[in-house]
Amino acid sequence: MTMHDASIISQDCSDCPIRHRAVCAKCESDELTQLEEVKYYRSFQAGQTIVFQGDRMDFVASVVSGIATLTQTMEDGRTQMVGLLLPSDFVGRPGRNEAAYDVVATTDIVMCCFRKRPFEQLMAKTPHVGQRLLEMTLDELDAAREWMLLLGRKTAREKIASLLTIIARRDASLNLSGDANSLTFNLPLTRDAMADYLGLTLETVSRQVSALKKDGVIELKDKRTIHVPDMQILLSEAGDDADGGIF
Amino acid sequence: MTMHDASIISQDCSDCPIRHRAVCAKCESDELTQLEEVKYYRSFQAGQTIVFQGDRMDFVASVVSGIATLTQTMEDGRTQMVGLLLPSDFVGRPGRNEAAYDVVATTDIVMCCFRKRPFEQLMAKTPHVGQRLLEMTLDELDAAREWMLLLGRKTAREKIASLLTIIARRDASLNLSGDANSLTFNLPLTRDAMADYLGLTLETVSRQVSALKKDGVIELKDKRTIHVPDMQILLSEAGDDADGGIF
DNA sequence: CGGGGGGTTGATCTCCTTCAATCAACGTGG
DNA sequence: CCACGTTGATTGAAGGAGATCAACCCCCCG
Repeated sequence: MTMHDASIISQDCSDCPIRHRAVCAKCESDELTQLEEVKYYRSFQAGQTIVFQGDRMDFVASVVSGIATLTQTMEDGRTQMVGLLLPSDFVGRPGRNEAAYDVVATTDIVMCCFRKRPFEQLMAKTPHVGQRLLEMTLDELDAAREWMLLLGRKTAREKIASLLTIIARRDASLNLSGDANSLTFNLPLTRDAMADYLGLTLETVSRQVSALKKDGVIELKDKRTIHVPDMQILLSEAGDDADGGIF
Repeated sequence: MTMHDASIISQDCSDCPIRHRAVCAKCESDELTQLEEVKYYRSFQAGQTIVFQGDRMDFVASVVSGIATLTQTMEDGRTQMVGLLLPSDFVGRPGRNEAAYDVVATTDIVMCCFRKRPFEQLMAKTPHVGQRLLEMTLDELDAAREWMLLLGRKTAREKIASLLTIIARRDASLNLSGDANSLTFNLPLTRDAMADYLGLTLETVSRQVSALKKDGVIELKDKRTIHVPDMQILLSEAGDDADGGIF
């Protein structure tokens, strides 16, 4: 795998932007010290494949900044995105040597990598890494199951609305904009990547985005910047308006 | 929730059929003793709903025998099965109070339940339950992601073939029949449940099963007993013929 | 005998895919 | 600076896979 010169950033864990959310979130200072000894940073450019399905993996990693995707591919070329990796998300599986999915950088990305053997040994000896990883994995399992409902039962329009909801919700939880019911956010995916995620073709994605625009559910500043005038309407379009609190 | 008289079976963990695969698999004797103190058995009949989405859950559990399903429902009634629970599989999430999915018994089923609070405390104090649960959750996450590929990208025929492959594979790993390439197994799901799992309608399921039969890929002894003359053919119909060893 | 659950099959419809043309934005080299 | 290719996106027309609506079968059980 060629990698366009991974810039090696030296950084102290205590300054790390994902310190409180990543796999190391529950670590105490001695555990953190041990992690620090086996960690190194790698950077990738947007579009680069970080890991190929079937590759040998000698590390696990956390996303520090940027976005990546997990994708599965069939022999005839059909692909399905099975995960979206945001900052603090974890890549790789302790106890496994081969990558199960393609990992592709959607934006420029920085990863905090840990050599696999020492990481596994740390997990066996001290509890907090494993505990945190269990929490994160359970969350991912919930997300995967929600996505199964989307893939199996939702219409194209509902799929688009659901995806926008998820991105919007994540964005809102960071930016905490004053206006609770309308918001604007950046869509970090191409039409093709959206199709890959939603189990659709890119043409259908384009059509449904246009339809939502025509119906006033969303507005497009440019093709990647989306304004939602009324979040409740988008939520009801998504089909799953559990509507519990903050969206 | 009414429960048709859960027969209370008293059983020693050392005799348990799932002792080596369930969440307790890695426990040492002292941990097992603690688990044994907070465990109790419950039985359910085929068709019974064990837990309703949104219900308060004061226990977690392992499936001892029988089969159950995890199902998500949209307000308008559309449903999607998001998990199949087989013996040794785990139900519930430590740290969560509300059930995220409907849990429905497909066959008569026996569950080994643990009161949630003590179970969580045991997880916090000793490592082996958490470690095993992490392994199992990672496996489930992989399965969920494989299912996302199926739901998003496979044709109806491939979906059916994939489901049969999974059931057949599981059956073969238990029964270890002599003939490596042909086998017969019982299909524990109704057409409706299959549709629910595969993101199809029951009519489409029925048609595709008939088509596979007409094409000689499978034979039906009765409507729930399936004979596969050549497993390789079924695998290629499923689309994902990684074909690594034992199917 | 009636009735209901599970299953199959047929006819029709429709939503999404497929194939294709077009466009805008952007960079690159002549 | 313009011609050209590329990449991402939109839109149209046609076709098809699966959904929907409906009839009917089989078998068990009360």
